[in-house]
Amino acid sequence: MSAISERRERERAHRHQLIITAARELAEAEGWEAVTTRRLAERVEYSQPVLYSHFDGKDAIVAAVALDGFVELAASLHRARQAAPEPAQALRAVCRAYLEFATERPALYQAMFVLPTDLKFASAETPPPLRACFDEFVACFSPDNERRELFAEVTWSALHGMAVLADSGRIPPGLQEERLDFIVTQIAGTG
Amino acid sequence: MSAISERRERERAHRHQLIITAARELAEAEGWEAVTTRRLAERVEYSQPVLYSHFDGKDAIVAAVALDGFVELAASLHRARQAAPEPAQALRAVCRAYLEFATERPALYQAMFVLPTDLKFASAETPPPLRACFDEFVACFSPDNERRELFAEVTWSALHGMAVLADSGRIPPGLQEERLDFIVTQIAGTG
DNA sequence: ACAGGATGTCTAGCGTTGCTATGATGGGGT
DNA sequence: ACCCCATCATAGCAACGCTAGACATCCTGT
Repeated sequence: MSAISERRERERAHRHQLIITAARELAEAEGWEAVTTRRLAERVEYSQPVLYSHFDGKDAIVAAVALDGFVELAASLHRARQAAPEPAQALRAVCRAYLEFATERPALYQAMFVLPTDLKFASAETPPPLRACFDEFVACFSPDNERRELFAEVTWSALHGMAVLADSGRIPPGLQEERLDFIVTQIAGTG
Repeated sequence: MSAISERRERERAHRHQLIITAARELAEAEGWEAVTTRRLAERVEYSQPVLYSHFDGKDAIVAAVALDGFVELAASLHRARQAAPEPAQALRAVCRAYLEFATERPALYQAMFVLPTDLKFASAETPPPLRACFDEFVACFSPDNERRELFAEVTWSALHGMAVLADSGRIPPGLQEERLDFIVTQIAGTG
């Protein structure tokens, strides 16, 4: 009863992750509008209903992909911040890593920040990876700065605006580096 | 041949606008996911195919709504900028008007800036109302500032990020005024 | 004034979407 | 060895965007 059901649970968990990565790969290859439950089921070589035995619906699958994305983004931001030689350059490094993440994985970024989601932000039940991302921005400002959370929010907002407007072609995508430079110097100016 | 066809053309133009406003009202009342061609057709009291005799498809209807939105936003920003007593306060006034627009007409704002669109931004065939909005931001900076377009892009990006993250609950929506204050003073600092 | 043609509108339907009820199948427990 | 339950696929539902073809309506030319 135990060894067998344990194996089954392992297989189930493995298939769970398989669905997530398949959704992600499909989205990154052809965009989220190409991610249908049928194509996804075909890709994992199961029928549609198994998707619904793992997730409450398509939105939940997208949310799971997004959560994976937050783990990666948090790691990337952390790495960037630690690699910065001085605190003054930490903010710039983190911002650059953020924009890089957004431009190199546009579909993943969309799942995290654009598509409608049930993920709770900025609340008690915020998933840890999500808060970790935010905290990387906060950590770029001095601990005795009372408004560092506000600073982080605005920095994040500005980067998000740049990323999404550039991705959808609403601002020319070529000058992101200049914009980044501007926003960092302006915000760090009295940070 | 002329008077009659003129009347028809008037009726057609009137119906054209009727579709646009109906789509907008429906979106603002129940969100864009509730705007289906069937419901829209029922609302304007015509059958579905008439929608396709006026627009190339649903996306084109959304784009038309967005274009109307840009006209209104441009007017609102212009009003705000003119009402500002000093140039130093013009930027703040325009930014505030922008955020007000985004929070009070979230569905319209989505059509303009979030939903996938064919509208050309920042190019030769950019529709005038669209460019007018951008120019209101540019006009907040000194004419002999070579980088005023960059300033405008970053300002716009930051506001857009704040607006969309607050609307989707990804940052607490209550502190927009503080964020606005921060971003304006930081950017205007060396504007 | 009347037939003919063009214009405009609706009914009906196609293919696809997210999602689910039902039935078969095969391995595990006693 | 047999039953039984969990697991999975087939098939189908309602709703979606969109379109072909039938129908009606009104203008035009003789």
